[in-house]
Amino acid sequence: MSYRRSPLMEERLANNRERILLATRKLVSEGGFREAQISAVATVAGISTGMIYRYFPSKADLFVEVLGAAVDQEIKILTQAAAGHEPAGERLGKTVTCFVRRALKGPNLAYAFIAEPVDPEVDTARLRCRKKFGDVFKAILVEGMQKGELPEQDPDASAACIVGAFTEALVGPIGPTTRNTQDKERLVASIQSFCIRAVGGAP
Amino acid sequence: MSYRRSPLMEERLANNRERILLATRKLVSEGGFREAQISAVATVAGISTGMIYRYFPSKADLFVEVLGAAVDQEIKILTQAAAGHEPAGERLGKTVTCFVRRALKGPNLAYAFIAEPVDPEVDTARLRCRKKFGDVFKAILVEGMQKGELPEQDPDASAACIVGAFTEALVGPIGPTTRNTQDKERLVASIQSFCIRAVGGAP
Amino acid sequence: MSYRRSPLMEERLANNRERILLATRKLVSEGGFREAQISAVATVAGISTGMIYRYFPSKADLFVEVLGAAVDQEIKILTQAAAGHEPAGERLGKTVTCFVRRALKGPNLAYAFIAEPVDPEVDTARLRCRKKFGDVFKAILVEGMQKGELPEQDPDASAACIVGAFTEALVGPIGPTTRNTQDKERLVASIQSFCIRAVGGAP
Amino acid sequence: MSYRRSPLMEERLANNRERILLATRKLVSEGGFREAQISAVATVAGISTGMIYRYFPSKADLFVEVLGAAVDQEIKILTQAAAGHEPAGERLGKTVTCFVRRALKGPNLAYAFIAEPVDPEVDTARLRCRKKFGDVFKAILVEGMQKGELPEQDPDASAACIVGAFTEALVGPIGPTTRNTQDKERLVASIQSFCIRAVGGAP
DNA sequence: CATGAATGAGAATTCATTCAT
DNA sequence: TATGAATGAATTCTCATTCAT
Repeated sequence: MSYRRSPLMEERLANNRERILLATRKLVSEGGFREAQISAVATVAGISTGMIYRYFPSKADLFVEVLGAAVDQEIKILTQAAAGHEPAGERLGKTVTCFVRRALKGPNLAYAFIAEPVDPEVDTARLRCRKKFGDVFKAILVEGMQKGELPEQDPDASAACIVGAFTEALVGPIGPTTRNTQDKERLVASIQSFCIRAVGGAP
Repeated sequence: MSYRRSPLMEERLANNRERILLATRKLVSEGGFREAQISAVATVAGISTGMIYRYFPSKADLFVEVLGAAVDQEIKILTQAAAGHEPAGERLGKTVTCFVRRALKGPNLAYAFIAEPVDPEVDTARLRCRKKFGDVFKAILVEGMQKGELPEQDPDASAACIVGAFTEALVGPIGPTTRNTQDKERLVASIQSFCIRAVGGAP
Repeated sequence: MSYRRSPLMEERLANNRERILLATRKLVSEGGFREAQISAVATVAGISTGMIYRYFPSKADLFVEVLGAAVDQEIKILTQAAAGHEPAGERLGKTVTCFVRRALKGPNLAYAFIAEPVDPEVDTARLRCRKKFGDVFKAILVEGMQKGELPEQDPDASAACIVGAFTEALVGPIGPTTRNTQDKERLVASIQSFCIRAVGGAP
Repeated sequence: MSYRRSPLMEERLANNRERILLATRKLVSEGGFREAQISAVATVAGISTGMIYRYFPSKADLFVEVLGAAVDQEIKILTQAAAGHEPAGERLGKTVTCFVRRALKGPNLAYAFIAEPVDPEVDTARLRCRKKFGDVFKAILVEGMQKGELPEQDPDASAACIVGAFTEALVGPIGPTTRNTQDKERLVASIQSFCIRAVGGAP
């Protein structure tokens, strides 16, 4: 029994970590953080509960990481959507649409990540994530103002408002629990228009 | 021949319900619904846990009432703010400002009421509350569209977006935990502008 | 304020006691001892909970008395039914039938009194009551044996068996939850025949 | 590579369920279902309360299983006792005697299983159990009637009466709390005779 | 005397975390 | 190293009984 980790073990380790994260993500997207108990995560990941504590000091830490990873991926996609040389309004529209369409495919995950609290520690992380989302929009706004494409406005406030607007439209009372494809597209369009007008980016 | 209730008892009685509601409100505003366990509420209210069940059949019912009472009061004020014969954009601005200013005074309560879910039963109530808020704005939008003051748009979606926008701006990452008065007023103005532009109500 | 009880007060007192017993009986017959909480009894009796403790030192004592009173009344009726100069077998049949028919009219009361336990103290009383029922039958058996109408047998055991037999037939799995009049009469007849044969009282 | 369960763990595991059942059985037989609170069961079983919920979803389920297991075992033995080619009356006598003798060894358990209800769910199970007992006797009766050994009678009613008869004789007021061996045998004989006569199975 | 508000000791159940194997 | 059985603190809710008014 060697004390050096073999490459195989390394892989197993990385594997495990990944499996835990994946399992958590799956459970959260299906039933919110509430349903992602440690034992459930362990079962889905195909490992033991004790194992989870080898990779994450606590449930909160696990949640924070799952949240962060999911959001980082989303941010990456959003940032790509936000890139381009179109006028700021147009880019904003594209970016919002991108986010909303993605969220409509896995509403519960978006919900849990955006709206569902768990414990204070995770909550703090959630705020950071929302900030990150906002920053994507803030960047568009700042550039748009510089180029004179958008009227003067507080980019932080506007960015937050944008995030809030589509979040609410997604997880709020008019949310898409029972919407068909056509309705969904109409909702996407409505949110997009709202946001473009909101920042003064309409033609 | 039944002994009459002493005035003291009467007061105590009315007091109790009020005290329970107040205690819950206090705890929720400080730490969210999470911190408002029955025993904590009892302690803060200065009564026993059993007493709470004399007034509320379950914790969920208590929460729903606290939520509902706070929201109804808010809705009332908002509705008044929304009244008037100014153009729709202006009325919308007034209403948003009204809500935001009030929320900035007790941000955590707003947070819990607007953003924090607890259990399914309370969650349902929360959704209803958000819908109520939205309806205040929807009414303005519908009238504005009829009068030709606002461009065509889905009033449900726009209303939800408005609620989401200022909610996020209030309880989100740019939220007002440590803002001074000046900053607050600037935030209010930014949110207001955002919302007015968003519905096409800018001059 | 006089310290002598006025006749009126005496009556009120007796009244109260009666009302408490009646209320308890009503509640027990509707939902078993489980549903007869002190506060429910107080409500039905139209008095306060504290009042109940003026008449009964504890809930158990109240239950014991209710049980005893109901059973005594039943015993009285049974004893009358058992009287007469017919052969023992016939008298036994009459008595059993009498009890069963009465029980079929208010099955829950009989059930609660016969089968439902509450706490040890009440349980003891219940045993005493069953003994009383048994004694009615025992008397018939003893006389029947003396007259040579019935074969020799242990009258205590037979009496207990009789009580058990019809009790089970009443509250057991073939019990009368949803029986119509015809079925009920057939059940009555079956139980009667069983008991008469059991003691050797058949012609 | 998962660590194999040590034989010790295996044993402990199997042990646990058994220990819980045993502890419950013990407590029930000593003080009825009332005394078998989860914490008491845990203490007697030498485990924690949480552990119980690893094996049984709820207290009611635990009770139902304890009840069912005990009854199934009893039924098995009774069914064997009921087998044979003797006349129905004789077989009935054997069966009754078998049950009664066994019950006399652990009277309180029989009491709890047969007479004591707890909550609706368990009660339902108890009724089913009594029905099962009855069915053993019903089978004898039906066969006896077919062969002309027994007079016509409602086999359901008679079976219920038989169960009730010996139950009462066992757990009722003449019950065997303080009987010596000789008395017990006399009781057994009395019950047997009663039942045989009751169904018309006497020679 | 009469009230019924108030108490608070329990009872069932859940689940993050630990640790013997 | 990996397991998952085991723990037990925490939480909600109930109801007999008391006692200030």
